Amino acid sequence: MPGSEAVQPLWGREGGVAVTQRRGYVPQELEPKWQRRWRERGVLRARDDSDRPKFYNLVMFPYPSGDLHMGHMRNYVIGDLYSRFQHMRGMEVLAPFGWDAFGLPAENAAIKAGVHPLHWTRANIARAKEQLDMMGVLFDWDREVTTCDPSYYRWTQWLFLLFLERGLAYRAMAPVNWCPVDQTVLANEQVIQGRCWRCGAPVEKRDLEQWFLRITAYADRLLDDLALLEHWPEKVRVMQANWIGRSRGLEVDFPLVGLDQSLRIFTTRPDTLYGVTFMVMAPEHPLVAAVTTPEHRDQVAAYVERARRESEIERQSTEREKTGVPTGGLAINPLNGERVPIWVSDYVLMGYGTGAIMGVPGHDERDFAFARRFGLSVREVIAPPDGPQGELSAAYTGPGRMINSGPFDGLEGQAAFNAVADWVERRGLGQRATRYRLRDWLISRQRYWGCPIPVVHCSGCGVVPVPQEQLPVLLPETYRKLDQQPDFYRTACPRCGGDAHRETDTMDTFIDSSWYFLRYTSVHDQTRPFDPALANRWMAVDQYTGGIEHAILHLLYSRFFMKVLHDAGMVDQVEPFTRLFTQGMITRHGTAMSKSAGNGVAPDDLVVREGADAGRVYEMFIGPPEEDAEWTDAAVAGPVRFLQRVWRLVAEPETVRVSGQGADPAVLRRRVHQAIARVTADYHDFRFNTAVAALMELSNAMQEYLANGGARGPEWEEAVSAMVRLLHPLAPHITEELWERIGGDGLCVDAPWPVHDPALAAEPEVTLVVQVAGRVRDRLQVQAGLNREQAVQLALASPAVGRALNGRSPTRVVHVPDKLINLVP
RNA sequence: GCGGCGGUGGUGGAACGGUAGACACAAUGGUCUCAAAAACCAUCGUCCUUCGGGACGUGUGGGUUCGAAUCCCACCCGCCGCACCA
Repeated sequence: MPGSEAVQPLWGREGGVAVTQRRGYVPQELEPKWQRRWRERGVLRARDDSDRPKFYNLVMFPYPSGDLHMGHMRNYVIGDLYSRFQHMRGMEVLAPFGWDAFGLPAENAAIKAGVHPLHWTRANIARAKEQLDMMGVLFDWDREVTTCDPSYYRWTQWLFLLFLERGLAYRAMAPVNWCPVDQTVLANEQVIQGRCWRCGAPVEKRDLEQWFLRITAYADRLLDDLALLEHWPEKVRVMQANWIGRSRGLEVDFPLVGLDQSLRIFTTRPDTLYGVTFMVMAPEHPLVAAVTTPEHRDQVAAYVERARRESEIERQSTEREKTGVPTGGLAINPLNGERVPIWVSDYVLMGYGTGAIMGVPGHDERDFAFARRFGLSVREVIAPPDGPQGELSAAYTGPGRMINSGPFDGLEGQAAFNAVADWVERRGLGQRATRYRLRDWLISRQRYWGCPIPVVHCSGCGVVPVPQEQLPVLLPETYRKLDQQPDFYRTACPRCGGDAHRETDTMDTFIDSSWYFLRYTSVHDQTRPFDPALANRWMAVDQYTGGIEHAILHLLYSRFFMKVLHDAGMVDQVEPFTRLFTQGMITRHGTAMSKSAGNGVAPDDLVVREGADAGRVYEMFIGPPEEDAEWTDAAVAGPVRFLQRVWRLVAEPETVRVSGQGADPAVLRRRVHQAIARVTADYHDFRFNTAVAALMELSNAMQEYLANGGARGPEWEEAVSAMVRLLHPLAPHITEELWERIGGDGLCVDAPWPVHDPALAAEPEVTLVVQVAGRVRDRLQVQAGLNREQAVQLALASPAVGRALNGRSPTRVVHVPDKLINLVP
């Protein structure tokens, strides 16, 4: 980024922003200067051997997709602000950065523009770094991580082998999600409403042999440990809990009439077992053909075939009417011996439970709809609190007492569940079971630009892991699908030495990002993924900041990895991120800033026009950081004026025209200490918008002080010093320059954080609000600390109160000391 | 459908159950200037006013309270997540 030569004097209005000649404060000149100094002095390079308490401040690393805009920048400005704040507060801050550099956009760009994914990625990284620099965002670049670099993905492969060794990685044939546009399979988490999360194409089902990670083995811990994450947004915890979707229930075998087999079902409502009037199997259920009687064979075969062909979107729609066909087969309810018909319907999913259900139309909405559609009978077996309804016009799914249930009549709730479950278990008809919505993580990707899965297929030895000393399995330089590159896949079996075939799938890129925060702690270690001692020194991440879009995917996978690595003895902690903050999107003209929408604000333009500091302050002032916010070009003027004013107050106080009198140094001092308290608390709690407001108020108070003839004595010096340091995390460049000019020690970023004195911040006088019957009638300036009687006396003396009381006397008095007095007649 | 979050001036937004609209943007008037910009000062929810002030006002309707933007109930609207998971 060029310095002053890029700056044209801008006059009048440009893009709706008032840009004017600049006198003393020329951000375009001083910003590059301080960026250089920070770099030279190694500011915010984390020391492993520091005595200061550690603070691991992490922002989610990005996919390097091209130019950054101010929407992306919000995340990095928040991160940088927090790093500087914690550093000034005396913490040893670890603030690393890197690039989630494998992935499909690089390949798409390669196809479209004919550039190799690696070159495209490298160019984007260089560009993004430049943009981060120009915004004054500091990271510990000595610890930079790039996931497509062999020095990184070597350890991704190593970790895959660890999972394999621990029985947590396996290969299986399964109906998987296939995206026809991206030409690859997808994990469950990457299918949003039946469509590919990346390109939006409807996902198809295919039977393929693929690699999975056994995340379901950790389902209970991933769910239960959410309770440890008290500093995570409730919303994210709820989303994860729902995603894991633990259900405790009962499996029951229903013997099949005429066959020597049973149909196993899973239910969370054993107390409704007497209400079963039919059974339903998923079309893919292996026993469908066996239960189907000859006269139903054609109809069932046709239905199964049609279900196979339908897309996930069609099948999963709740809107459409239920479909299904009878099989002619019968099952026996083991509780009451009744014979019930077996149907096939696609509302039952093969992938959940046992792929078959018992139909209880009286107490399940879906079963009710199905029964209505096909004229199946409905039976009431759960009575609501106010008694049985007799005829059910809808499924009753609420709590209640068992009825029409033989020996179980009268039981309810957990007792009913247990009685039926015990009965079933004692007779060997089934057992209690826990089921999850969460599925194992499908990680194979049929793409070039990813981390190769380090295994070899040998006709004699089967699947053989690549020995650790042969890692990394390097991605070939030629950009072409790996299964079309014989030089890559032809290899020798590491075990028997015979001809073998390398795995040609690459890993889901979410694997790369599931452990990068550990690599940062010892990025130069050539012997292992990370040094356990250093990981234990820095982990867990104290503050993690990023977008809500990762509420499930990245944050769930990372938690899973952390637990596996903990079990492997590589790290002490069980959760990676202590405190999570999810920032909102920046919109402009009503939609998210993006390249495709063409509404992004480039940091480059902002830096040239207003300076990085004004852009940072505006972006923090725009609204609460956790909420979406609309970028208004004209509104940047506020922060621009604010910084100009701070400059003038600190560097050119003599230019402030005196137009009044009566400046009180004690009042100034009070404002300063109030500001220190507010800004410190606001930064700490991520209330950056009100922190900016508090600093603006302080600048207004300082302006007023000088305009009223205030002396530039010790109180003024204190105000200036506090202002500069409090403002530093928001506007680092201008404050470094001002810090130097006022003769501050060293760099401003290294200066100690100001401490407020509550005694000095206390107001000696307060406004006492006087109400009559809850309505404000007067406001009195009174000395602080008045007692109830004094307050009543003063209130009664007010003429406005006299009018409002109109001769009546108060029967009740509410007194909030130093705030309010309410007289109720 | 279920779950979560939100609805405050022309705009972005403040407000431990206690002065609604902090702080800004925009707008209007003024000081300065040959003029303009910048800077600074003032006004800035709606209606009424004898200019003292008064009434109304935080999506809608109720309720709790001396007092509600804030707590409770019902509803409307918007956004996000899940979506036949038995």
